[in-house]
Amino acid sequence: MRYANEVTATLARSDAALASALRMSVLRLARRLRSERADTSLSLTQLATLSTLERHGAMGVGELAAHERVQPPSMTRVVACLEQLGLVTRDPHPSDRRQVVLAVSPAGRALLAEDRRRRDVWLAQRLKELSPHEREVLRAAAPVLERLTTA
Amino acid sequence: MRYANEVTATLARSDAALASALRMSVLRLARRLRSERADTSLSLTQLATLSTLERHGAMGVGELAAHERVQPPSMTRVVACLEQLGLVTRDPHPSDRRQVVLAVSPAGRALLAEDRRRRDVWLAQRLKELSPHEREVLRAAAPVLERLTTA
DNA sequence: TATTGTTATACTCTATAACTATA
DNA sequence: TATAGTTATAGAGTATAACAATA
Repeated sequence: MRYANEVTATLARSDAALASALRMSVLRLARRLRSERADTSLSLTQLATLSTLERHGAMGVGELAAHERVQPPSMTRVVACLEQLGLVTRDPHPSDRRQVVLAVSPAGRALLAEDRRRRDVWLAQRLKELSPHEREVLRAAAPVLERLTTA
Repeated sequence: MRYANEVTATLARSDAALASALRMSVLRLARRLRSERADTSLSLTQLATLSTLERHGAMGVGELAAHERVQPPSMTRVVACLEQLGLVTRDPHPSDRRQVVLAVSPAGRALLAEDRRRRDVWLAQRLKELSPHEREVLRAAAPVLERLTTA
C-alpha cells in the first residue's frame, strides 16, 4: 500500500512528471468516486450540473454545457432529467426566444443543501483517516485543481 | 474565472465541505483529462493498467482488476486489447492452471517510456501557467490523492 | 464446493450529425 | 446565414449474470 505512494511521490518530484503523476491520481480517484455514488439517485454529472447552476446562477443550455465541459446535446439530456425531477426550472428567455433560462428550483436547492450533509460519505471517511497535515494539503489543492480546468 | 476558485476555497475551509469541493474538482479535471486523450491510441484506462502492471509487476486478471478498481470482466477486455497490441504478455501460472500471469512486454515498456515524455501535453501546459507555489501544492497533493484510493 | 477467468448482454455516459426554431 | 437547442444515432466503457475450467 505504501509502495504506490512512494512511487507517486518520486515521480512528482520532477517537474516533467508532475503532470503524469497527477493525472493518474486524479483519474483513479475519479473512478473510485464514481463507484461510490450509490447514495443518491442523481448521477455525479447531474449533481455537479445542479451545483454549478446554483453557484453561477441562471443560464442557458449551451453556457451550462461549456461550464461542465460537455457538449450541448449531452447537457440537454442532463437538464431534461433534472427538470423532470423538479430540481431545475426552464423559463423562456425574455428577449431571445431561441434560448431557455435554466435555474435551480427550491427543491433543487433543498436537495443540494441536504446532499452536502449526507453525500461524500466514502470520501469524507477517507479524509478522516488522513493526518491533519495531509488534509491541509488537499484543502490547499482543491482550488488549484479547479483552476486547472478553468484557466 | 476567479469566482469559481474563491467559492471552492470557501467551501474547502470547512472540514465538512472539503470532501464536496475535492470531489467536484477531481471529477471536473478527470472529465477534462479524458477529453484530451487524443494523443495516443490507448484509452486512459488501458494506459493506467499498463502502468500499474509495470509498477507492481506481473499479476493475474483479478488482482489487476482490483488494483484498477474495475470488475474482472472489464479487465478481461482491457487486457485482451493490450495483448493484441503486443503490449502485454500472457503466460500460464506455474502451479495454478486457472490463473494467468500478465506482464508488460518490452514493447509495452517502450510505449510507457515514450508516452511519459509526450503525453500530458494539456495538463503540463496548464501546470506551467500556475505559480511555483501552486505547483508545489499539487506536487504535495498527488501522493495524498493516491493514498485516498489505496487506503 | 470455491475460485479464476471468460463470454454474453445491457446500461450509462458522452459524442457527432442532422434537424427545428428563432435571430 | 448564423445561433440555441433538440432529436437520432453510435461508440466507449463498465457492470451483472451465467458459464467454463481448475482447485
